[in-house]
Amino acid sequence: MAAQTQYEELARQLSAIGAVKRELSRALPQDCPPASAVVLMLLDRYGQMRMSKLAELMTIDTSVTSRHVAHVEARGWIDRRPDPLDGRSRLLRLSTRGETLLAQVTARYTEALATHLSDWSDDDVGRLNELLARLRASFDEPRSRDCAARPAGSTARTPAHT
Amino acid sequence: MAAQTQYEELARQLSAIGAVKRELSRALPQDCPPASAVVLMLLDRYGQMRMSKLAELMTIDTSVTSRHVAHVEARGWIDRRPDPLDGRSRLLRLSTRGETLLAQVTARYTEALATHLSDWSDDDVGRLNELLARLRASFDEPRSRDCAARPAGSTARTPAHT
DNA sequence: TATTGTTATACTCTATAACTATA
DNA sequence: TATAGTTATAGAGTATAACAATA
Repeated sequence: MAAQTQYEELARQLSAIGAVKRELSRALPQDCPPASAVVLMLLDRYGQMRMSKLAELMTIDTSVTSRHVAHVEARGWIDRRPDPLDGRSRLLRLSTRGETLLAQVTARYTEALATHLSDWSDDDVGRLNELLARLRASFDEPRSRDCAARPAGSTARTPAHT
Repeated sequence: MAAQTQYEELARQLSAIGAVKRELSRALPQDCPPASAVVLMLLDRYGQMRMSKLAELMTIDTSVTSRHVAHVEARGWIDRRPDPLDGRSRLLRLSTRGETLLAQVTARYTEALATHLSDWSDDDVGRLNELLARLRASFDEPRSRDCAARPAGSTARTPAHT
């Protein structure tokens, strides 16, 4: 349990981190907004998957995911195949062009980070990564009252109407 | 200098931290979007200031800042006094109602953090704060080529047309 | 002529709700 | 009836450019 002051400071740091993300996103190609880059990165890391799985990994609604996927598909960066197990669903998969773009995106991204973080030690970057991962995990767990209603692992999506 | 893999991981963590910010922002009152809360927090922490200074602290364009300030002023959370030193400018100052709201916002924010981070040690929260502050600082410094054109301390704003 | 701030316009990201198609 | 995904609509945040008022 940390002190109140530290929580306030963390809230401030989190709200200010957007500037770093904006700066980083300038390294992206013109036609590839940050969300598209994330889609490609996740399909590369976890392999082919369905919309609902992608939405869960991005922690956004399926409606939003649907638009991001449409964007990258329209540019030929991913393929959509029918899911043999479920006719309502299709499997998303990185295309060859998508792999090429992702390699370029990754290169620019890491170059930008290397430029700005040249005086960071390997250990410090690693520590930051660990703490950020843990922070995300702490917010994924259903600790608070409203989260308790949604069991862990369920998909973030618009609830069916009553 | 850190490894390429770590940079990729950091890029991933940063893109995913938005979910934490969204979850936190649900603790805010209905009429107070995150940006408004930041305005109040900064005026409380640094005292009265001008638009340009606020834009610099938020690392956003003055045009955006102008809209955030208009929002909080319309709700009586800040005052705008003429700047005795410059007729073009006005000084922004937290109002009594703004102080009251900020106290409420801070309480809810820290409560939400305390709920989710109950198993975090004081030291770990402190470490995360330090690393995030350092990350921001690393991106504020004019290291890369395009940043070099804008001297440190200059205001982020739309350049005068040519 | 330069600077401070405002407004108009456009783009990205997100959520809620209503809808289609399939299970 | 329930689930997978799409689309319509709305709201928050941001940037660029054009502008008004003052220095």
